[in-house]
Amino acid sequence: MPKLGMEPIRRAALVEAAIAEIGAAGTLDVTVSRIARRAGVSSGLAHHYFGSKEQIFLASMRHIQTLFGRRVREELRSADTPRDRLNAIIAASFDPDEFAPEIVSAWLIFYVQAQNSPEARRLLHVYTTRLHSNLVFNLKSLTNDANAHVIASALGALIDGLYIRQALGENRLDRYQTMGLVWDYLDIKLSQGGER
Amino acid sequence: MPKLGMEPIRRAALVEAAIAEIGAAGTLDVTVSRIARRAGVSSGLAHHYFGSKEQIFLASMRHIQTLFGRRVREELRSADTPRDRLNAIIAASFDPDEFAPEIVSAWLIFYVQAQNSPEARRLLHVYTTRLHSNLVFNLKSLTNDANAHVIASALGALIDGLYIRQALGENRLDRYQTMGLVWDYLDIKLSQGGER
DNA sequence: TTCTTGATTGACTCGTCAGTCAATAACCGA
DNA sequence: TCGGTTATTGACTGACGAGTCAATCAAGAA
Repeated sequence: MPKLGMEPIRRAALVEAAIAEIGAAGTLDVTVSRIARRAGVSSGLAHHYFGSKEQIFLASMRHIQTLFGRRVREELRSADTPRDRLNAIIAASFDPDEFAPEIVSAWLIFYVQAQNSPEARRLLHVYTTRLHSNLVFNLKSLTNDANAHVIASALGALIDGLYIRQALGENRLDRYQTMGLVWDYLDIKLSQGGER
Repeated sequence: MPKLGMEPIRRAALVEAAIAEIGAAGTLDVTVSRIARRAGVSSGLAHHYFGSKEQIFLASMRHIQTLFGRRVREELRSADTPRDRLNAIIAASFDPDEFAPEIVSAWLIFYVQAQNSPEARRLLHVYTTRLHSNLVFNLKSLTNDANAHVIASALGALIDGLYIRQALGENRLDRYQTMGLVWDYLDIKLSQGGER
């Protein structure tokens, strides 16, 4: 067991454990001790590396968003046309893995935190902005700029709304119908003038 | 000061106070004592009437949804055609009052609770179902039944998604552009065949 | 008047937990 | 080998808060 360079290993383990515990609780009502125990370390060490519970949660959220970004890039790799790329972004958002209970919990809690925690808000802003420019970039080769921004805003909101409903079991549609609904919206808006 | 029939008065005051405290905290990390103090009673009384903090929160959420239902019915009163009624429902969802910080906090926390609290989930289900049938009912006179359900699902998700973004300051559009976006979607889908 | 019942209080109990700290161990470079 | 640094523990503190409870008060009923 190496005695040096443990920090990244422990941080990663603690983040994993935090996500799991948050998922199990469905809430931020999770003790640092439990997270630490699950990660196989003492509570003291968790504080040593992260300083506070909030930092552990923020690191967890950063991790989840990194994973999501990775997934988007992966889907994007097999997409050639702008339209394919738009579909890929949408597909990434509705990937079954994104609906794992612990991911859902983290996102919902994250929205709550974003109201008051500046860092959570910043993270949320990064997420929405990235999604938006990703969409706009590809939309711009299919319609005019103003249109691209409006469509991207609508898509972002539609994706988030459908995600939450799906996650909470309030969506009457299955995964494919749900994605179809978004694609359909895109089809319409793109076939509707505003040509490049 | 009447000594009898205080219960409804105190319950209402406690619910009001709870909503205010939740808004101030942005979280469920609110003590029963603080709620009680704001309502002008002792913490004991709050427990006497509600039994637990969770019950206070659920009552608060019920209250917020009642207010929302009221608002919808109000908007509906001045709407004559099915299409006007659809617009009215949308307008109610984006009424500035619905974006008061304490209402936003309550909704976001509510989503978190809906994961695990059966009663919260039930309430959420009532909300989405009511919205859905409200939309479907009016859509059915403008398009066929299957279409009505799909459009209503999309509208519900779109409204929720736009609401959350707006509430968290992540919406690039203002209130009118936001509602316009929803109306535009409706226009398109209704002008798109699937006639009654 | 006396009894019953609803209203109300706030002190108290019993947990819980975030964050601190002092101590120990293990490695590394000089 | 020694001093510095990193890793690690878990006991401890200080605070806080949900829910309980016994007691008081007031009003209407009998």
